[in-house]
Amino acid sequence: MKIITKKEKFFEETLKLISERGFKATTMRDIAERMNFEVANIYNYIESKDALLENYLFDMLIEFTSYLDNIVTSSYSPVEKLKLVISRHVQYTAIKPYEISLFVNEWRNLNGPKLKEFEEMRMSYMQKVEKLIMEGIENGELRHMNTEFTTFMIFSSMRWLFNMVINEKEKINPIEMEKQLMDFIFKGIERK
Amino acid sequence: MKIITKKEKFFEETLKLISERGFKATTMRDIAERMNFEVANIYNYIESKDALLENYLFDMLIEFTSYLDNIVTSSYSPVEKLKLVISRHVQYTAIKPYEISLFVNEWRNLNGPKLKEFEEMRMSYMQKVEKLIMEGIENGELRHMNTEFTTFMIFSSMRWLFNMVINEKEKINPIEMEKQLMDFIFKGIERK
DNA sequence: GTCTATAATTCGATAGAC
DNA sequence: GTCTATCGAATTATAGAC
Repeated sequence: MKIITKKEKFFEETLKLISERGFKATTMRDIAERMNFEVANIYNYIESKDALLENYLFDMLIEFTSYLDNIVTSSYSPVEKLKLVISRHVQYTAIKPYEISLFVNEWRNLNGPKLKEFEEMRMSYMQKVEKLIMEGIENGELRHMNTEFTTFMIFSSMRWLFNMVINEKEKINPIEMEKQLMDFIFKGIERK
Repeated sequence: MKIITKKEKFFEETLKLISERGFKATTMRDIAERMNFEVANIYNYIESKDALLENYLFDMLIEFTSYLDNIVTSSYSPVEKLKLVISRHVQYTAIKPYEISLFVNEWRNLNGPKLKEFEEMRMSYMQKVEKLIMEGIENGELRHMNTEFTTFMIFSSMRWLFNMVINEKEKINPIEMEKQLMDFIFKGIERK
């Protein structure tokens, strides 16, 4: 059995609350109530509500970017690389759905320069994936298509997976979820 | 040139503001400032902030449900029906991206019973589409697959389109957007 | 329809004692 | 680390005059 510190519990419960209600709709009083202590105690763990969101989002963005760069600079083929990226997203979603929920829904609540920085990093991430798709088309692994649109569609397909993970009563099998998603993206739904 | 009343302008600008910043993050002061009048004037057009959101979301949900029911009870084949549903979503998104943005991102801000009602209607909508996919598999138009997952994926693919419409500088061609989406969903990205 | 003024509440955050 | 107490700002909404 895993020992969990009060600090870990704080971040876990806060993440769930924000994921369920939204960042703006989650008040410090909500968090304190969930933790069974007073509002002032929250500031033992974080410096501000905004800083909490920033830390979550940029930690994830940096982690994902780092992982993608390792894939890109490897010697796999373009489509193999693309599948590794998708696999990473699915497996991460299966393990940390609330983090993904935050990432998908709450980045808009970043302030000024941080918002801009976030959007630029995310854009850069997507462009790297689009490049993989372009290369896949060039070497004949993928069919001809609008790469910007397709990149957009692949991210759209992955983006909402966290909802399924959070909502499904019976535990989802991440391996099967990945297989279904790969088939959907690469083969489509039409019968050959 | 279209004549636009102040009331129409109010709903248009308010929709854009909420879409950009989020429902909770958009204050009555923001709206009044955009409209170049005082906060009190807002209540000439709506009875409350919550009612504004409710009206938008349920109007759309009812409209979509009604349209889907007409498709379902028609004599088209399951896959033809499915394509009509997808087409409807794409074309609606092309014309009213801010409405879709609201629909996708802000339903969580509904209160108590309204939230439950919304979720049930949306669930019912998705189940009707899943039934089309099941029938498509049965009659051999679609390959065998997990229908719940696939339904989820199709909606995920469509859900984020509004972002492309809003962000793209050069006007998007809705017909081409629909073609790319249909190819993505039905054929996948792999080269045959 | 538009304004001024303000009510009533809720918000994030801090001071300071224990 | 936890509490009480509270601040100052922001929020939705209303009253009532013009």
